[in-house]
Parts: sequence; structure tokens; C-alpha cells
Amino acid sequence: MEYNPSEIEPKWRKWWQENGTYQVNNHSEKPKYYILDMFPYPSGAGLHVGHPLGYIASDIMARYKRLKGFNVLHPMGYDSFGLPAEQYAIQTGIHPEVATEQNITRYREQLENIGFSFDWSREVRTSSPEYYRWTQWIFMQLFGHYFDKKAEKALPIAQLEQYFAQNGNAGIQAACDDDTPAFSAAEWNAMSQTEQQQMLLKYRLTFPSEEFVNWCPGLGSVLSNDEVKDGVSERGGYPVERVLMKQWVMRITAYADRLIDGLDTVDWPDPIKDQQRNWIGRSKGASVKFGVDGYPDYHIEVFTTRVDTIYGVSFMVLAPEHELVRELTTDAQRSEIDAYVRWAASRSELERMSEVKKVTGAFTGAYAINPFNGERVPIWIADYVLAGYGTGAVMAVPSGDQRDWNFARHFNLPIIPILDAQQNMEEAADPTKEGRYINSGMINGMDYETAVPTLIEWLEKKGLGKGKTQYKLRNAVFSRQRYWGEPVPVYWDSNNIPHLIDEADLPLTLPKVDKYLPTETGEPPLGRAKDWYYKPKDGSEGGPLEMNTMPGWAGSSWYFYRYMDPKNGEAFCSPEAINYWQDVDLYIGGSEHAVGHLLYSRFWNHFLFDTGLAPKKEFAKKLINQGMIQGRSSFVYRAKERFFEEYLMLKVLKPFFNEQGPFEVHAPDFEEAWQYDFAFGASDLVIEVTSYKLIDKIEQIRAAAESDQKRLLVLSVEELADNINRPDRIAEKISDALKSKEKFIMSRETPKSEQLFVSFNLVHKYNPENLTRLHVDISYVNNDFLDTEKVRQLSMFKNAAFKLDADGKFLTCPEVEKMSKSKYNVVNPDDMVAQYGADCFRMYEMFLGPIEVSKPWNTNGITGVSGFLRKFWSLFFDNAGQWKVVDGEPSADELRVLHTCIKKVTEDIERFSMNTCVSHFMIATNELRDLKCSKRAVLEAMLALMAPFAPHVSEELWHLLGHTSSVCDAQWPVLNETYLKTDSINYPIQINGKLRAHVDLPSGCTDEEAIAAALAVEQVKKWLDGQTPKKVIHVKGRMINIVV
RNA sequence: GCGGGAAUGGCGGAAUGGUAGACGCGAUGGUCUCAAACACCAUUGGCUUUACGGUCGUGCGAGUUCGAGUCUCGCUUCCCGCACCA
Repeated sequence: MEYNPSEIEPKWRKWWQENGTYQVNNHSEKPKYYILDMFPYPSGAGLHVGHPLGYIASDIMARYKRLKGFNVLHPMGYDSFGLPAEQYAIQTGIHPEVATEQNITRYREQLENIGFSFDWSREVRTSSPEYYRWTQWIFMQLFGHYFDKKAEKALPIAQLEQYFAQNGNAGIQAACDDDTPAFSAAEWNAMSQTEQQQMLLKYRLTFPSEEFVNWCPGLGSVLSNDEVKDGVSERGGYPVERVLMKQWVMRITAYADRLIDGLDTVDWPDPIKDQQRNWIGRSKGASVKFGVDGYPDYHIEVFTTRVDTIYGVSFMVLAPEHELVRELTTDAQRSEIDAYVRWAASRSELERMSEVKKVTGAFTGAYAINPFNGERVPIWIADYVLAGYGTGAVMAVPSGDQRDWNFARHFNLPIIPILDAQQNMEEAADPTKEGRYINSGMINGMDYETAVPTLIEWLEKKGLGKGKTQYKLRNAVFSRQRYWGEPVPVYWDSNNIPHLIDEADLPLTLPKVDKYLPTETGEPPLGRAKDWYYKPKDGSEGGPLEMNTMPGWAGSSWYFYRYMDPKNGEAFCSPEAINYWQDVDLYIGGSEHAVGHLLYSRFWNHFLFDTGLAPKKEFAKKLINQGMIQGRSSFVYRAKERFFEEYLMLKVLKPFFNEQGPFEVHAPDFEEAWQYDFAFGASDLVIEVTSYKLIDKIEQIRAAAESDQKRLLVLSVEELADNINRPDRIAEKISDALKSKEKFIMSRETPKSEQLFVSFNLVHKYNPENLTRLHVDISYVNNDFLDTEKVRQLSMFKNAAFKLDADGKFLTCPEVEKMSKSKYNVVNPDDMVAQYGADCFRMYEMFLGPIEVSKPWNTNGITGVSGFLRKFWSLFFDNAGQWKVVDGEPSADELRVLHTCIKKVTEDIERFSMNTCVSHFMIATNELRDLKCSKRAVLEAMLALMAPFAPHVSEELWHLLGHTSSVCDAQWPVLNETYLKTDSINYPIQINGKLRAHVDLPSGCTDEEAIAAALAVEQVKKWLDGQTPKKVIHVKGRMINIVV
């Protein structure tokens, strides 16, 4: 039998499905292992070879853990709400649900094709009502809770109401809006129902709020920052304005500390943790109020992380937009300040970014007073201070902060050293915290650790400031003005207070709409729905339903629990299921989700934990980032008409120079002066290069030549393209024309070619301006060489001529780019599977390199893996296709090869080094082949090792060995170290760390024996040259180093 | 500007501080074949040498060490993330 993946692979996929091989039970004696891939969005473009990279790695892990005796949960589903389907719906009128369904079908086919061990009976889709009713339900829980800072957890809002009724809000420590007023119990009890509800919104974990958004009236939607370029939308170029809009917001800031601290408890890559810490941006410092000279009522509040540098403040800087700028500016400075403010407002973000080194600013004429020493310091404005961040004011300490230093240098402001350890103050700021304070009043002589609390205590006593922890993190906007998302289960009463709908009325399903666009009045698409109104069953007052939908991250923030119990209609997940599976043991996905999905889902999970719904604070123990697979595009160079003039000059006309004397050349800059492309000085012949199609142009030139009394030779570019590899033919033609007496010479043959493409390795010979660079579909390219015959299928190349290189080949120019349809560099996994088989595809993706590294897709090496699989097969079948596996005791060598492979593969899977696993399989296969090993005991163990990587071929051979159950339920082979030992070891001998000789020694030899043997080696004696070694190092089983 | 990561043959990449370049691709030579493909065998970092060998070599420059691709410090370039974040 021959190895034929296209036959065996579908057979086993069918068998696995019929036998329910991948179905997982929520009850088991075995330990659980939950391995999860990040949720894909089913896009219309289908899967490309980059997507499965992580899925293959997780599938290998899942199969490996199963062989090791775990009950493994490895599910797959779809994050199926999303913008692309909605945009498609706007264009075509097709309901997003229909398009999404089609896309999912296609994804499923493609995924199935690769032989994953997903339990498809657990598939979930965020856009199905059975799923999103629970997303809505979790939203309702968030609405019903507040965050208690004393308990450090979410508590029911009813408890808060009770507390307010008894105590007012004094003494409560809860996360709430900044503008929450203080009120007593009496005041609370005197409030109307509406007023109380209004107040409670300031505490709820999700609440409506007025937020600034980038509103684009032209598109009828809100845009993200990066969709806005220079104040207009990137798509369409419509104006964008910052407007306040009522949005649902999640109070994620309440969890800022827990989200930072929780990072220390999970095994995630440090770059991801760093990004999250950075995003949350916890900085401990102090807020300090500076007085303003002559304005006793005004204060300028600043936040600083280096309050210890306060005596080094030599000026203040306000943002140009700061509210006090107008009032503080003196008349003398007014014109300068006004001009600067106007200039700053005119500057785009881009300009500000690119000119960080340019120092600009203006003096207001006013002075601030340092609360510590009463010193007057000038108040400046500069655009490096942002109005929207912090207080919009900075205390400038030029000795410790480089940007302040630059500013001080530029405007000649004092630079005051404050620590005795600060150095090179003349060249740059020194932000050190080392040493003792100088010039620093009450903290003189102290170190950093004692100075900070001293200063903060003083500030707080005087009421001029306080120690403060500041976060960069903002509350997360949870509303989208879209159709294709989860409806928010909320209605608004006549007093404009939001209320949850009754839990029994979940799911609140998406209504039908006539169009997927905003209404004429600017309301979201749900505003088009009829009867989008809620009437409670208890007969109380109802109201219109919320028209915003939830964002994409809503459904993906808790999906890992739904897989545990996907069909449950009573709960988002049964307590039994969640207590069995607990949390995700291994999560694999791209690092682009570092702060979006991964932070929001941690937030939701902390909340679910607080309410007792989830058993663990962190939902994923270990996270692995998979690298991106980039595309490898191929470019070809197409000649523009001017290329042929250049070509003629370089290749053809040079010899005529000697015979005919200098000729004159049409130069682009003198188009008016020169009528012809080439003119021979000593002859009356002129040459015109043009397309034969341009009859009018040829006639004009001909008339001009006649009136100039010149003879005209017309060379068509098509003809030149045809003869591009035969310049001699063109030369002959010119030569004939020179000898001829004819007035007008033009080829009568119909040229074949329309366009000329130049091989990449010849491109350097020509002016790049004469060539156009174009993508060519990579399916016509092999090892960067273009298949010049096959490519004629494309209309663009139908009549093309190719300028080939010296070897007669046409080279394309490769470039690594994002994999995308428009770049013609997409590789579809289906094609790879059809050509090489799923097992080969899986192993090759792993073989490409470490899982976490991004790399371009390149099939150049796939034949190596394909060849390996055939070699592996040939351990079981001889050349004639006869089964050759025999029983019998394996030899010591055979066992050594097998157990080396067991050791390496086990170690490498555990550390996710899948690429080296494939190498080990290749090595073992080559060695077993050399040993002519076909022993059942060895091959059976090899199959178990191979099964996670190449499940189809392993299953086939496993059954041919006589098994009736799946190879998935085999046992992972156990390593026996004794088989690894060899009798002798070939030791390298180094002299002074340089390899000089080798010696064979028995594997158990002592230091003395090894050293004596090493010194006796002829080569070593030569290098020692009679000297006694100073020192000899013997690393057992490794090497010997002799120091002379 | 800040933070993180990386840099090893023609290419993808190996290498618990211990023989740098495993494994694969590509290339070269050979066997098989009418021929091609497949397959198989051999060679394949640079320089040098008939050969044995010598010598240089993991982005650059120092350092620690008997020994550094690996550890430390300084630099260069590239990639990723964040971004006037005080």
C-alpha cells in the first residue's frame, strides 16, 4: 500500500465523527484540562494559512494531554457579531444573520479539513439568541451591583440603598462618579424615586453617561481614533466632530487595582502583562495645589509622581487650552499668548508627534507660588502639556525631567539641582532617586524613601494636596450605534431613568429593521424597529427600549464558560459544569488582543467571581501568544513605453555610435524642442518608438519628418517587446534602415505582444521610473520564479513578452506583507491540504519555527515534511507496498532511537517547541530506517508520539497494526532512561577553550581516567608542547578543557 | 519620546554557560532512467591548504568565565505595542 493522504484522511475524519471520538464529558475520573483558542470572527474571506497556526498547536496539546490521561476540553465557536457583516448588509440589504451563517459554514468546512479534535457539539455563536440572552443576563447583574472598596468586591445595589436610607453616603467607600455629592440619610429619604434612581446610577457597575465620541454625520456612525485622519473619516473623507453622546459605560476603573494585581497570579507572557499594566497605568504620586501670585482665589492643581522634586520646580507649564490661561495672562504678554494658543490649536496631532524635539511655548506673565517655599515661579504655556490629561498643568523640574530640561534650556530658565547624586546637569536632566536632597528645605539631607512621606504628610496637614494614586484607565464605553450586536436589556421611563427588563423576558431579540442604517434623526438602526417598546407584565409603566447595542467584546468576555455547558437554558453555565472545568488551563491566541479582549474578559470574570458565579478570579492560568503568519507577495515589473527608448540606447544603438557618429536623443525635459526619439547626427534617419496602435501619432511624426526632410523609422514597442531577448534583430533593422533609401520604414508584421515584463534581476539595469511594479498572484510563482506559460491564463499576461535573465528564467520580487486578497498573496489551507494532506500541512506549519514568532508563509520547505511522512510510512511498508511490520524484541539501538525520541518530544511539547518535535521525528525516522527497523513494539510507540501531530496517518497505521479503538486513546509512551545510555562517549577536548581533539571514553569513567586519557592524546601533547596544564576541567559526559 | 522583543549559513531555523549551524529547504556532484520526475547516496559557513590541518565566524564594542550565540554593561539596526500619560 502506498501513502495516499487524500484517501486515508477523509476516511478517518468520517470515522471520528461517526464514533464521537472527540466528544467530551463533563464527568470523569480523569483530571481535567481545558485548552482554548481565541474566538475567531467568521469573515467572508474564509480561513487563510495564518489562522490555523494557533489551532494546530492547541490541537497537538489537546491530543497530547488526552494521551497523557486527561479529560480534555478543546472547543471552538464563533464571535459572530461584528462590523463586516453589518457593512455587507448595508451594501446588499442581506440580513447579517444570513451572511454570518454562510461564513460560519465555510469556516467549519475549512476547520474540519485540517483534522482538529474539536468537540463540535459544544460550538457556540455569540449572535444566537440562546447565547446572547446570557450576555444580556450578565449585563443585568452588572447593573445590579456596585463596587465596595472596603470589601474590595462587587455587592448588590440593594445593600447600598439600605445603607443610604440609614446613613446617607458618608462613610461608604464605593466606586462612583467623580461628581457624586455627599448626602445624609434624611436627604436620601427625602429624595423622589427618580432622584434616588438617578443617584444610584452613579454607583452601578454599568451606567449611562455622557461621553465624548468621534461622531461622523456623513457615515452616521461613531469612529475609533484611528479611523479619523486629519479631522475627517478615513473611509469617505467625511468631517468628524467630537460630540457628547449618551453611552452605556462599564465601571472597569473600580477593578483597576485588582486587574493589575491579578497579573502576578497568572502565567502569561510578560509583554502582555506589561501592556495591561501600562494601559491601566497606575501611578502613585501626589496632587499639589500651587497658589497664583495676585489671585488669592485661584489654584493650579498638578499631579506629580515625583513630589520629592518639588523644591526643584523652576516654572509651571499649562496646556494652551487650560481654563486659567486667559485670566492669568498679563496685558504685556497677551498678544504673544493669544498667538501661541491659536498656533497650538491649528496644529494637527501628526505635526505635534513629528516635532517632539522642537521646543515651543509662551510666557503668561503670571507667577505661581510653590506651597513649600513660597517661591514665585513663572507660568508658561506649551503644547507638550495636554488639556485632556490629568489637570492640564505640570510642575516643571528641569534638573530631573528631560522635557522640562529642554524647555528650561531653550527659554533660559533656572535648573536647580535637588539631589547630590545628580550628574552632568549641563548636558541633560538626571532623573535619579539616589543620594540625599539639597536645596530642598524640609527634606534636605533625607533620601527618597523618607522624603516622599514627609512631604505628603505636610501637604495633607496643610490641606494643600494629598497622596494620590492615579490611573490612566478610563471606564469602558459599552454602547455601539449599530444593528448587529446584542440589544441592551433596558427600557427608559418617562423620567428618563433606565430600568432592566424582566429576566423572564430574556432574550431580548434583535428586531427586524428595513435598513441597517441610522434613522434620519440620527438614532441608531434599532430606532427603525417598530414596537421597540417594553411593557412589563406586572402592568407597571413601560417605556421605549434602548437603541444602542453592545460592543463586540461583550459576547467574547465570558464565552469560555458557555463551552462548558453550551445548551443550558436555565443558566449561563451550570454550577456542576463550572465547578468541574473551573478555568482555562491553556489559552492560545494573538497578542493583538492584549488590552482589548484580554483586559475586558478579566474584568467581567472578576465580577462573576465576586458574585459567586465563577470559581476563579482569573479565567486563564496560562497564555501563549501565537505569532502572525504574514503573506509573501510577488511583484513583477512592467515596462512603460519610455523603457524601450532606454533599452534601445543601452543595448542596440551603442555600436552605431562608432560607425555613424553621435546621435541625438529625445530628452523628456525638452519635449518641445525634440520631435523624434532618436536622430542620427551623420545621417538623415530618425527613429520613433511608439505603439503601433497609435496611428494618429505615427502619421503626425511622418508628416513632421517629411517637412524636416528626414527619413523615418518607426519601431513599435510591441515589436521591441517581442524581440527583447534578441537585440541583434533590432540592430539589423536599424542597420538596414540606415542603408536603405526609403523615406518611411515601419514593420508590416502584426506584433504579438502587448506588454513587456522584465525579470527582477535585470531591473537594476534600467531607470525605475520606466517600470511599473505590480502584484502577481503567487499561485503562478514557484521559488520566486514566474511560470511564464501558466500565467498567460490571466488576461493581463495573455500577450505579454518576458525579458528573461541569463538562465532563461523570470524572477519575481518577493516582499513580506499582511496576507490579504488585494495583495494576491493569500494561501488557502484547503489548497495545501489537497496537495499535501492535512497531516503534512499541520506538521509543516509547526516546522516553520517557534509558535510565538511572526513569520512569512513560505512553502519552500513543505516538500521536506511531505518526504518525511512518506519515509515514516515506509517503516511499515516496503517498496513493493507490502506490509513489513514484524514482532520481535527490539535491539538496543532501536530502543535507544525510540526513547531518545520519546524524551525529546515529551520535553519539547511541554515547552511548546513544536518545530523541534518535528525535527526529532525526522531524526528518529531516518535512524530507524538506517537500522532497517520494522519492529511492532517500536513503531507502535512511534505512532502514539506522532498521533497529536499527524492524527490521520497515525490512526490508519494504528488500525493496520490491529487496533480497533482510536489512536487518540492510546497511551503516551513512557521514557526509560536506561535505553539512552551508550557504552562510550566521544569527548571533545578543548585547549584553553578551543576545540582541538576528540577521544572516546567509556561512559562511566572517573575524572582521573578521563583527564589521563585526554592528556595521552597525540594532538593534545602537540598543543601542550611539554608544558604542564594549569588546570583541567572535566564535565561528565560533556567535554574536557585543558588550561595551559 | 516611552515600553517590550529580536539580530546565528543562500533561506526557515537548532543549540540546560560546555563540540555553533541539529532538522528541513535550496545548491553542487553522483546512482537509477531512453529521458524527465520521483527516489537514493555524497558534499555544502568564509578564507587558506594537494592533503592533514590552520584560521576567522552567531549585528557592533567592552566585560565576567577554564569556556559566552547564551550572562553583564554600552551601542547599531529592525519589528511590535503605547504615545506629548507628567
